[in-house]
Amino acid sequence: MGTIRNKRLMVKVCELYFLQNKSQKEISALLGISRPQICRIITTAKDEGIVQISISNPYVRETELEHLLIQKFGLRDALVVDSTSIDGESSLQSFAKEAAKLAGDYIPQDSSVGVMSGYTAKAMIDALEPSSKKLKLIVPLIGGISTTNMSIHADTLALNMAMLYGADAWNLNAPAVVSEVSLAKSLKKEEAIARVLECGRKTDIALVGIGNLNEEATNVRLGSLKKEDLAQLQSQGAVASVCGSYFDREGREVGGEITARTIGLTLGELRRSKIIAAAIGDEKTEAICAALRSKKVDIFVTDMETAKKVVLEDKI
Amino acid sequence: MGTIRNKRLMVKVCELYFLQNKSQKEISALLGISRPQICRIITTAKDEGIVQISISNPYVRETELEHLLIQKFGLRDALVVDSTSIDGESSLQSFAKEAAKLAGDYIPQDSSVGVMSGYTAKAMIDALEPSSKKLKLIVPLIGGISTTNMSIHADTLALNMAMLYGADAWNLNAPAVVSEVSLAKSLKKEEAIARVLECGRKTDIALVGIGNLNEEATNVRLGSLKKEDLAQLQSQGAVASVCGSYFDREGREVGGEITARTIGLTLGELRRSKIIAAAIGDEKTEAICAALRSKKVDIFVTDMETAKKVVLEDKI
DNA sequence: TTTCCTTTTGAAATTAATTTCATATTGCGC
DNA sequence: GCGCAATATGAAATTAATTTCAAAAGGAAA
Repeated sequence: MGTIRNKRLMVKVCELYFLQNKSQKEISALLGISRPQICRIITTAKDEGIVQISISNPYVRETELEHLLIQKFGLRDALVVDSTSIDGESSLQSFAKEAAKLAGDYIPQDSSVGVMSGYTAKAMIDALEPSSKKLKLIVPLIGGISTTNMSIHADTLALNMAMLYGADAWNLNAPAVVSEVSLAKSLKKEEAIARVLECGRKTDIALVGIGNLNEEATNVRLGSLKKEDLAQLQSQGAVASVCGSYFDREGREVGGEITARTIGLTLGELRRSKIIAAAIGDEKTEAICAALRSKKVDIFVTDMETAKKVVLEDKI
Repeated sequence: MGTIRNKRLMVKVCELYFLQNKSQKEISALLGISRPQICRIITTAKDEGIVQISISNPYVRETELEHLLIQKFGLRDALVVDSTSIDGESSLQSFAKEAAKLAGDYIPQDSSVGVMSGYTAKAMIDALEPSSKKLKLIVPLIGGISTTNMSIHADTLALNMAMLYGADAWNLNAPAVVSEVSLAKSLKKEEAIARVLECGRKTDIALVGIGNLNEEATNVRLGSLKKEDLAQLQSQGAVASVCGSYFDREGREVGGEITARTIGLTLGELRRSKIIAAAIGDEKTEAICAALRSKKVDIFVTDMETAKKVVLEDKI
């Protein structure tokens, strides 16, 4: 590496390349050194730290937590929002506002989106900015979780989101969980329901929340999951619910019989979609870890507080 | 520029690109943004100063002077050497040592090189490191400037250099300046001389010094330029001699009759070659400026002291 | 609204950068 | 010196980045 060992030359090449924005070809012609050699000089200079690239990042703290989350769970990406600046809004709303802004960039033009029910999903969808982007179709990923509280139903969220983006919305006319496996089977075979589920499987993006599995959980409180169901899930170690999937602390999918009684899609069935999961709150730390350990979430969206808790959480 | 205006996204893209060395394609796939858009985001981030590239340059002072020289004279490149560290050697030797090291990189493998006579050229050639590089042919660019002091003759320098690089050396068997134009013409038609001159015109690199034009000038002291010649040149405003060319303060070529009596090549005749000119010394400032203003020098090699003087020199 | 002008966009074309690979070279042991 | 392994090199192939361009979309004025 005769030529490359000359530091003075490395500096000169790098100045021409990085500071004066000359192409490697130009530099090659100027100095009479072959193009590959210029390339190697630049690579060496980078390796040796002669070239320093820094990015002025006002979001270092968020970014750092994102890196940690990505590393810990092998995520495709993470979005951590600074929701400390709460101005009169609830923390969920202020989180959703920021989160929606960021997550919005991850939903490409003309894509189809599947949505889950829940307060987190609702907050984010409400906070989505009515951008110029057009989407194709918004599909609910799970049936109705109650006969009341329509505003957080997947159907409703799909409709709301569709209106924002000039998209069509489909409707899953079924309860989330029924009492018999056989009934669930029959329902899923119904043309109107099968079509929506099939379409859900094919969405480009799935927007979901991560839920706890305890008495306070929304689907328990609203009666979608009965006490016995909850007990059954808990006996299997389930601590998190995401869409139609339940996960134990290790991130293993559990709850076979209940899943079979669910009219909706599991994360496994959504493997063709980019799954964006959002959740915040100290009480959700365990559920979040469980869900992320399943490796089925592509992008996780949260706030700094929750991110810190999740990053520090041990497996057992 | 919807996507591009999002600073958070810009930061994320730049981190992936510059710090994690992911390709734009990968980032595009990861974030679901088109490749050209990623490219634009990076460009914008650079423009807005979000990405900062700095080069740790131990030679800042030299580099800065090089930039000034390049800008002032429109040079292709400049090499400024820090020759303050003189350890027993003459300043010319210590300059030549460093200068040779740098200039060596500008002489590509297998090229042919033309050399001028003079102390500066000699010092540099003596200081050239016997590298692994092979050169084709070394050619003197001008005839003998005296019957003594052979060691600084172009012929000798060509021979010395040829030995260093395993190249052939040619010999220009003629005096530098003769007393009659007709004689010069006849000589230049001689097969043995014409061939060498023709070959000089075709060299890839020309290594030359920049000389003063006064009583102290080497070619005057050694008698190659007679007192009358010097007077004639000075009456034309000539202040610099480079190879067979003479320049006035404005960088205009002068000395037609004397040039016609010279057996050697002018810088104009060397326009196919990359001309590397070296010179140091306070007393040469004026000559250097004149030579560089001619726009015929591609690369100028000097030391920091001289560079400072030259940079500050006004035209009149 | 409708029109026109400006801006934005991604596909494709172009250009640039990097890697591969066969060749050449050096330094080292014999 | 001679051969061998390790390294270095540039031409060509590959891959990556950027620009061009035509189409689409937004926004301002009528």
